[in-house]
Amino acid sequence: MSTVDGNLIQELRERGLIAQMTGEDELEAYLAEGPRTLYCGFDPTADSLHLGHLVPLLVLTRFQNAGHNPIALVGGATGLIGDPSFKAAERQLNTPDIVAGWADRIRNQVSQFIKFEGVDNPARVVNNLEWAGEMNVLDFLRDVGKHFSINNMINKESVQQRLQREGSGISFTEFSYALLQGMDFAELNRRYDCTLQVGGSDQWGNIVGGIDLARRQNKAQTFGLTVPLITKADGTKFGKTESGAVWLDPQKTSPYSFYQFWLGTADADVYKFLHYFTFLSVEEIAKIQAEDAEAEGRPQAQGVLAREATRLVHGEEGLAAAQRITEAMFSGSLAELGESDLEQLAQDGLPSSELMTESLIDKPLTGLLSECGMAKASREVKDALGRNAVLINGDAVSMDDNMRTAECFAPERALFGRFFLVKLGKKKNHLFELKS
RNA sequence: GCAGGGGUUCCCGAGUGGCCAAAGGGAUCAGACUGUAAAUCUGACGCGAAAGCUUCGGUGGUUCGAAUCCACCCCCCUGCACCA
Repeated sequence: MSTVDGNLIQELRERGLIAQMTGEDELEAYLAEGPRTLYCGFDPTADSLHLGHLVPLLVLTRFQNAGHNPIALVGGATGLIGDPSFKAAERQLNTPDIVAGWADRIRNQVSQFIKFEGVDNPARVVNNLEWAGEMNVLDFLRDVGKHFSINNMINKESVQQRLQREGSGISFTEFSYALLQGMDFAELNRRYDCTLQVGGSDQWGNIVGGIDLARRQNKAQTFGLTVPLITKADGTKFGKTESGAVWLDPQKTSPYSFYQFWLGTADADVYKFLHYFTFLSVEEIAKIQAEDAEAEGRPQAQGVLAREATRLVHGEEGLAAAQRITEAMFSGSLAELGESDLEQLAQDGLPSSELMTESLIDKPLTGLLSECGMAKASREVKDALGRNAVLINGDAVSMDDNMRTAECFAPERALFGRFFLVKLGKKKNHLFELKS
């Protein structure tokens, strides 16, 4: 079967998902003709992908849904080198075994978002170490290097700040990154007739390099498309929380935190993000926006976004867990939580820790609560205590209780004899379980 | 190498002998108001429950007393030179 959705590019445009593309109309017509093969690369620079990777990843999914064949490339080779694009300083190299370990995990993550069977246009995952790892230097210099012009590379905006900046510079290693990525495209073009590369807008230079190489080596015409860098209306960096990046790995960012992250989206950004991070149609999103504009008070958009995005990344179960905790923490009363509910909360991703009864003696609350990660410094706990902003099982404690930790966490005051739910401020919750 | 400028608490940035744990702004956290929003206002913001303790590139020194003065060292920036 070879039917494709000819409106794909038009839809991506409407969603604001296209930053740049080669041959505008030409590419659109080319994609409308039939199934094409495209790829997007993900370098293993950490043991998990984060929110910034999600947009291009979902674009891959969108292409597959429209009938095309996506390839997710894991950069086992490029990850060993480090992409200098728009980076201020040279990066620290990671050891080959670390990168290989990360590459495995990223391969798994990426695989969640594309379908490998049960469809006419199955996806593929490849690792560029397969071909780059075997290449020898002389072949590289003769077959690849010869096609790249130093003059052009130096003029690229993506490396300019590194070249101009005094005291930073760029090593030959990172400078060569673009050639490796170019090789990937040319190789995938030969192997799988891959003719389109998508990526973040910072990848434009590298993508164009690949297009050139594919033309010179394979006499093939290929295309490139980039998605915009995600920005927030207030100018702060997207995808960060107090505790750092929002990861896709549930071990690193729990579905609950993930869900909460989206719930906190600013009104000014939420409709844009619905276009980027969900598969709701443009019309559905417009309808939500219209309803929100109509209604007084709290918009529904954040809730929809949180629900859709969490389901995409963590599945129905992850979403259910996140909602369970949210419900318990922000609307339900503690009395409604059963013993098994409390047990479940920790498993569902609510931050939790164990308490040793003996260790509470002479331990100030400030110390305990900052050590368990509820606050960055005990100073913050102190401030909260002074404002009745710390609740233990629903009861406020104050600075006077600071040195009475053992009493506050006495077994007879625990829920079901062992649980304490501590709330600090409006948003931070932590579950303690007594162990003796 | 020479000359000049500089390194202050998360960031920017004041501070040139005591009144300095160090102005101001940003970021962050909490409170009020709210929609678990934004804006605004309030408070906190080196560590510590407190007593108190530890900071101003490093090491020594002068002094009753140093972020502030002196010596040496390290690093960054800007010119010039050297090397091409």
